[in-house]
Amino acid sequence: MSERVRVRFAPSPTGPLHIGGVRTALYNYLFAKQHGGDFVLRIEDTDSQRFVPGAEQYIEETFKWLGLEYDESPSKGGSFAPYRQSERKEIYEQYVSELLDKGAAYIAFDTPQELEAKRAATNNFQYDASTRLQMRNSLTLPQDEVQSLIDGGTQYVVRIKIESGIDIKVNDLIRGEVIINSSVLDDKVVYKSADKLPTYHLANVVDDHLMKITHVIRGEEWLPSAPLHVWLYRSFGWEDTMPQFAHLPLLLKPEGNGKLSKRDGDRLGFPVFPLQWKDPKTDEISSGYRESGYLPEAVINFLSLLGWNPGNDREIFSLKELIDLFSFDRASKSGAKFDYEKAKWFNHKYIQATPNDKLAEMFRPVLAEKGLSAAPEYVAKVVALVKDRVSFVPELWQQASFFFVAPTSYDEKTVKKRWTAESPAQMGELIALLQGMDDFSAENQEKIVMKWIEDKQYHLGNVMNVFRLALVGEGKGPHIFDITTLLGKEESIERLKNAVSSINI
RNA sequence: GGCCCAUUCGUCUAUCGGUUAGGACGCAAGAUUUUCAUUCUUGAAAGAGGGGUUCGAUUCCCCUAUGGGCUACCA
Repeated sequence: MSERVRVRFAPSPTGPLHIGGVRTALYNYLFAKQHGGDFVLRIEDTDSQRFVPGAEQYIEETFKWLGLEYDESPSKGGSFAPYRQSERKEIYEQYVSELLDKGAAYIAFDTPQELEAKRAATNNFQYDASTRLQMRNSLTLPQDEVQSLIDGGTQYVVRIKIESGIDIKVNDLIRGEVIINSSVLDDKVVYKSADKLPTYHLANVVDDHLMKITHVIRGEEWLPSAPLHVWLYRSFGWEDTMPQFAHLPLLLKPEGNGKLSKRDGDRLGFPVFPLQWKDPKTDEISSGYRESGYLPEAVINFLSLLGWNPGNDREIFSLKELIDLFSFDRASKSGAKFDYEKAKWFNHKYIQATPNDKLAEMFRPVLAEKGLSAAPEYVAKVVALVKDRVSFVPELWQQASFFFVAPTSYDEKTVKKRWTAESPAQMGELIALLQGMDDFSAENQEKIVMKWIEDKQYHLGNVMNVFRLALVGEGKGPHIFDITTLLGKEESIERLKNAVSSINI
């Protein structure tokens, strides 16, 4: 096997990309890059009814954010262009004719209403070898009548003609050999009258063949139609160059049953979309991983482990490492429930590993939103002090706001717990102590303040917590002298004075 | 209903016939700390049920149950 590996991700632009789709794309990417192959984006817009404007741009933006670059795509082009199925109409028409000429497909005139009535009347009605001769199609109607119907503008579809009683083998890289008897398959529509476009099945097979796709890596929901696809390859005589299949297990809801869906995210309070999405019809906004403060590397890392594992206890991997390690041998067969807590943990890990200056850069827009700005060096120092307490960039604000804005109120519980009758006097002494310091380094402050507390026999915890209350406004935060050092002497003293004058008990 | 796929701690998973069934998230307890976190240590927590095959099954086979997917002129 020396042919070049080529894979494709083929979403349909019917809305925002689902996080499960992102994982499918990721596995495609990993596999392609591991083999030095091509990663192709193809837009499957053969359903004109469900087309949603903006969805295609959303898809491209998602992969740009994640850093998963396509070798060929609608925007980038490539030697197999066009990559939008709606622009490949003529190609499909040609192959539909081929199927018809070969007798591998036939024209059917049954209207959707007729079929619906048939399904309602007969339980388990299926358009197949056992029923097709009772229907209105080119198999049952005289040839001249078929022709006059077509000439007269009667709407028709093209159906694939599946012979019954043949075992169809689908060789799956994850599940092994799946055998299905053709008798359970129906004569699927391959060409629709409604929009004069092929269905997914036909377009998919034709494009994969024409684009020299070697591996079809997609979600498990496609497994039942894989035999149909094999049948189509066979009908075209392409079976010897048919791609290999790998059907990925589905991503399930974190609780209860079913496949993870759009609704779950908003209900359970986490994103199911990579990027924020605004529905063009309803203006409804769905949250995205990017806007929630996720780092693309973290998203890639946790998605990679939902359905695959390296075979050891390691969990943190760079994209480069994933490319080296990925293998279908280690892909799991069963669906994975989506664990949002674990996703958060991954992001936490990645935040910790991000250099302070880079994190500061990401935090500055959050500050700007509050109408604040600060020197990058200052923000980097602040970030260094609080980053181990957050899982997301926007959370940095909750942990570090007091570095940018002096407290205007004081947490009631902490006041009650820590502020005593002696506090104003003690803080007064502390102010004088700080004022007298020439060396305002954290080390020096600590040395002097500790000595003062010891000399006066004050209660360490109490004094320090009142100090903290004055600086932060509540009973939490990093090491006191790291705060004062960053805030500076003037500001620290100012905050102490403010606290003394505004806290009354 | 029919067809297909799956089934190890609450969740993600390791184990490719012999293990005290391992790790991670989450949870609980403890340690560290002037606070809150972080961090560290420890703990609780699993082979769906029933038949086989085998000296021996979580592991291989069958049945049942359960979960999931598909069953459109949607992808």
